[in-house]
Amino acid sequence: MDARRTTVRDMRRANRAVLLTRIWLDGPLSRHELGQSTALSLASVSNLVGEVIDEGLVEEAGSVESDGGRPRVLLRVTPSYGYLVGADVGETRIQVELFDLTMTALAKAEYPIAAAEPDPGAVVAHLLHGLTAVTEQAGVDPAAVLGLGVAISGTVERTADAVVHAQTLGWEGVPLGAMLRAGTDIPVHVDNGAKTLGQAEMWFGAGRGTRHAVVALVGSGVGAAVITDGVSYRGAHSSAGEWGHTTIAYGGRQCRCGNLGCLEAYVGAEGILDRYRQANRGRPAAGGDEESALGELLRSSTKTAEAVLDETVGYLGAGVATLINLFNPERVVLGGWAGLALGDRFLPRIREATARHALRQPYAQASIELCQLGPDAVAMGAATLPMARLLRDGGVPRSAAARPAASTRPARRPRAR
Amino acid sequence: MDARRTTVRDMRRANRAVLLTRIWLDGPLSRHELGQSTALSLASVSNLVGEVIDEGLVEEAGSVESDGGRPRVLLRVTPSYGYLVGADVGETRIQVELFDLTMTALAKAEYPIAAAEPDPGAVVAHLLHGLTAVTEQAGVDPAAVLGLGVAISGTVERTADAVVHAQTLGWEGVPLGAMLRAGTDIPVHVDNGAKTLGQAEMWFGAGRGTRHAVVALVGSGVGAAVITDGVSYRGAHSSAGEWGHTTIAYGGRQCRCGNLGCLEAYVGAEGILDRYRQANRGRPAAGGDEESALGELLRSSTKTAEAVLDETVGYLGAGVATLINLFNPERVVLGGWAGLALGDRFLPRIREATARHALRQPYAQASIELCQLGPDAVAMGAATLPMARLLRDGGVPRSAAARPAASTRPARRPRAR
DNA sequence: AAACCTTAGTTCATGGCATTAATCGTGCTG
DNA sequence: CAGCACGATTAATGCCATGAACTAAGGTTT
Repeated sequence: MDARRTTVRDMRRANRAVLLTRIWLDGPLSRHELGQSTALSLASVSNLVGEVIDEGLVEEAGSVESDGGRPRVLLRVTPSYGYLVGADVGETRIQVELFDLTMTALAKAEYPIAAAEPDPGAVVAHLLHGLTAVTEQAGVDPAAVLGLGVAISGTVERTADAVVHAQTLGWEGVPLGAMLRAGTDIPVHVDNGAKTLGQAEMWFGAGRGTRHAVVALVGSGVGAAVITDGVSYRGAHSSAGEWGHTTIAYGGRQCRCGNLGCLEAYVGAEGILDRYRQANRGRPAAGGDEESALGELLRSSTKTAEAVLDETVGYLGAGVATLINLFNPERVVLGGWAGLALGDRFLPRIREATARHALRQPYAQASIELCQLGPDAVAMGAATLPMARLLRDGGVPRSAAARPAASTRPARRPRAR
Repeated sequence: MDARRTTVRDMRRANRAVLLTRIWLDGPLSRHELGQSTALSLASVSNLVGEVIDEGLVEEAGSVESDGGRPRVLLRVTPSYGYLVGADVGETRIQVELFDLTMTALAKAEYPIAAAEPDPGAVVAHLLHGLTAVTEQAGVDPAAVLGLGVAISGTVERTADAVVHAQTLGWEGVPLGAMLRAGTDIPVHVDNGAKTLGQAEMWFGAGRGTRHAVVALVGSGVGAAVITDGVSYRGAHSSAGEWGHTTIAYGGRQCRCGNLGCLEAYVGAEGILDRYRQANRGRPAAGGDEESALGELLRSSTKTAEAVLDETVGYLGAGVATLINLFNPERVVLGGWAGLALGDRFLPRIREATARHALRQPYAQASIELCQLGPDAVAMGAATLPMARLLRDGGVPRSAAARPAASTRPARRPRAR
């Protein structure tokens, strides 16, 4: 029930978007197949495809024989039409990567973060530096970069300024988008890291082929990215999906958020290790950082360890069941470093625990899988932000389209042979 | 990222839908105001409005002076253009109501249900009987009924057959939509009762003016209707929003669904009374049905009652916090007969309990209110289903539009004076 | 009361769009 | 080499929203 008018231009943009999205997501396709799957007439497909080919956004990529007729010409998005930069602002380091339009990584830069609560200005400086660094490294014209996507933990307001609230970084209302835009002309997109990782899994990972999924991320923190009908569910102010602090055990363990009985206090890495420590009468788990400590715990086969892990699986199942009951997804994708570690060993038991806690029907409609991309995909997920924008707009960055259209129309492209 | 083409006709339909929705929801409006709020050109507004006036769907309704110029003519949806029938299939009775397009109830029929697990055929017979009964009662031509909406507890597949799975009725895969269509030519819509009630609250009740809300319903059962960006959130198979069986107290009380620690086992009417019974050493709460027993409990001021109710408020707050964390709504609307009873007395304390369990930021972005329409609004909610359809299609039931367009175009309507 | 101003709403010419039908292109088969 | 089958393009058509010009309806000024 959108209160937005539709004009004749929206129509063309929408159809270009549909075609581009199909071509990009489902690999090389012929005009015929495009017509079939989008219900557009062949004439329109030809017309629209001709346009995007003229613009250089799409190119012909060989042909495939058709039973005794003219062979079909396959189309694909030109990988070098433009480039995407994705950045992951983590708690310990900033990672910046450059991709071509096939999402192949071409260059990478990394900056450690020293302070526990880094200065926003310093982060912005790193990001801008990384932006020029990766373009130089890959030998790419900065003007060919279609956009910079930045993923960050915490919530990001969907406004032009992209105001960030990130407890873990100690940021409260940092207009990261505005700050970046002051330093570069490249279009900037900022979003929550879990959401971008979720988007990456949907397009290239365990979520492929589904339109309704929940990507459940378990690490030190616990969060979820909800995808509905192919797009990220955001809620009123983009903070939807805060799964870690739902109450799973009323009056239970203290969580670092100050509340009692949060899911995170039971299945977050810290929560697991802490419970093990208690069960083990104060003796700590093997030293090192959280990640290796959890790995150690998963490898040990003492009764205590078994009991703690068993309990963890139960809580995790209950948490996943909550997601299934409330969101009714086709698929739950379990990820995050702790989630993957648990899932590698216990996935069948996690499924059982979920079955015990979820309603029968929604459970039967959902499959539970593990993430396929690994935690480094956050930067790639960030790069999907400008890509999503490109696809949604049908490939025409408004301003850029206004100029060339005013000049004389280029002659029809020479036929590829 | 919809994979659907757009044609020139979709454009007009979409714009008609936008205009109709505005006119219907926001009362009498002038063409000028319509143009402003929809961004359509005045020419198009005039054109489209002229069309719907010719069809009789919209009518002029007086005029209002404008500072020293030609007065504005107000437009409204013609209340008698068509009629809507809404039916509520409850556990103890079937209620059928007829409304005009202003949602004014004109007639009503009710049928008690004797069996605990009523026969689908009998329910269908009652519904069809009710359909003719209310039209006769109101003296309305059955052909003027735009649609029949049926609300039922349980999940309803969004297929043409509208297959219903309702545990409480003992129905497993009943194609209610198909069965009804076999008995009437009127378009039939079937949906879950909580979702229709939620829609009613969004349009006419406590949800007015918001686009993201969760309607939390607490009665014997516990459920929720999630509204995102103005439309009901359904998930992959329309069973999203099963709030009652999320785990709130891991390993806690046995729920009737067989699981342990469900929210419903604590804040559902039965759960509350049962906990009181246990706290009160086996002495039952005041007799009568659940509803009066709960009323009695709410009025009593014993220490035991206070303790149980206090606990209930805590659990309810945790449950609402889960909704706020996961869906990030602008508003949570608390309803259902038990929810209203609790809310009437404890709303401030429910808010506090929610604040304790939710994340600070999402909590601050959400207001918590009580339902305004009462439980009888389920039938009206059901009637919103055909209305929503009418608005979404811009008022043209496809088939009906095909014929008249083929005949000669009617002359321009005489100008109203 | 006549001329003029202001605001609301309508008509008309225009350009953009997808569609259908016809046409052209390309390779295979008899 | 003619005919066929399938892919892709072009041409003609009808629908659509838009801006500009115009009409309608009331008040205000002289």
